Amino acid sequence: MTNNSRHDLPPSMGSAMGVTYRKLAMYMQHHLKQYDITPEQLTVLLGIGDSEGLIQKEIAQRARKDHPTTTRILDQLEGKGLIRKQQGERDRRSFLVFSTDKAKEVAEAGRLHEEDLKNEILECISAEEYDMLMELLNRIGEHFSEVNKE
Amino acid sequence: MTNNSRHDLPPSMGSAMGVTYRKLAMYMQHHLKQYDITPEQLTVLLGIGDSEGLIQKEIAQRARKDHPTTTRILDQLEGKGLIRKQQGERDRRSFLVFSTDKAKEVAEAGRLHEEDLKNEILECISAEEYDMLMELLNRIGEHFSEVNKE
DNA sequence: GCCATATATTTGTTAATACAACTATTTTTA
DNA sequence: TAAAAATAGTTGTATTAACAAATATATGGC
Repeated sequence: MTNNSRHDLPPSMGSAMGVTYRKLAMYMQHHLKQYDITPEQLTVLLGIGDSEGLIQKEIAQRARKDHPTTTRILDQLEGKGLIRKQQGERDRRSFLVFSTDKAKEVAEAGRLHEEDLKNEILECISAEEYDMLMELLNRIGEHFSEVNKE
Repeated sequence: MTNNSRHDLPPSMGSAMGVTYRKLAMYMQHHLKQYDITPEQLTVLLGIGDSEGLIQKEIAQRARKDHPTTTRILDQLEGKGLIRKQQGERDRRSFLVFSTDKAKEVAEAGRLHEEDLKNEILECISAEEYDMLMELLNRIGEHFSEVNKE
C-alpha cells in the first residue's frame, strides 16, 4: 500500500467552510426546485422583499453580491417572469426593479424553506451554537472585508 | 423613498456561510496567485500530500470533491506541470497520480499560507471560538451528508 | 458649455461544482 | 463463459462568482 502518512491533514477553515456551505446550498436547491429557482436567486428575491422600484445597485448590496452577479441573476429572474426591469427616468443609467405577484409567492415559499433549513441545522447543533456560528461567520466576514481590501 | 421595511431580513445560514466562505477563498486566491494555483487546486495538492500513485477516486475522497470536479482540477494541475497521470496496469480504468518536485514546493508554500489564513482569522475570533467553529462546520456537514441523501 | 471623472450596468473570461449521461473496463452472476 | 451490473473516469450543461474591461449616462470643475 502507498504511503498514507499525510492523508489526514486537518482541512483549512476555507476548505471546511466550502464543503459545508455547498451541502447547505444543495439542501436548499433540492427544496426550491419545485419553484424553479435556485438558492442564490432566492437570496436576491428576499433581498428585494416588498420594496418596489429598487435599483440594481441597492439589490446587490442587500443580497451581498457583486454587480455582475446581480445583473445575471436578475436577468434569470426576469426570464422566469419574477421581476420586471424599467429604465430609470431621473437617471437613465439605472434600472428600477419591480417584482411580480408570482415572485412574492415564490419568495414567501422560499422563506419558509429557509426556516426549514434552520430547523434541520438545529437537529445537530443547539440554538446557542447556531447563534454563535452565525455571529462568528459575520465577524470573520467583516474582518476579511477589510483584510481583502489591502 | 420606497418601502424599506423588509430590507434587513436576517440572512439564512446558507447565505451567510456562502458570503464568508467566498471571502476566505478570495484571501487564499490572492496569496496563491504567485504560485499560479487556486485555493481548490491547493486543496487537491494537499490531499495528495506525499502519497504517490493514488488513484483519482482516493484523491477525490481526500479533497472532499466529487469525481468530475477532481478530474477537471487534476487536468489543470497536469497542465501546470504539477502532477502526472499514468494509466493503471492492474486496473486500466484508473489513473495513478504522481506529483512533481515543483508540486511539493508549491504545496508546502500553500500550506504556510493556510496557516497565515488561520492566524488572520484568529485576529478576530479566539482560539476556542476557532475550534468550535471548525467543529460546528464539520458536525453540520456530516448531518447534511445524511439529510441530502434522503 | 466642455472635458474629465464618476457611476450604473453589462459582457467576457476563468474557476468550481452539481447532476446527468457517457465510455471503458472489471467483476459478478446466472 | 456470456450477459448483467458495478466501477473509474470523462464530458456536457447550468449556476454562481471574481475580476477586468466595456458602454452609457451623469456630474463636476473650469
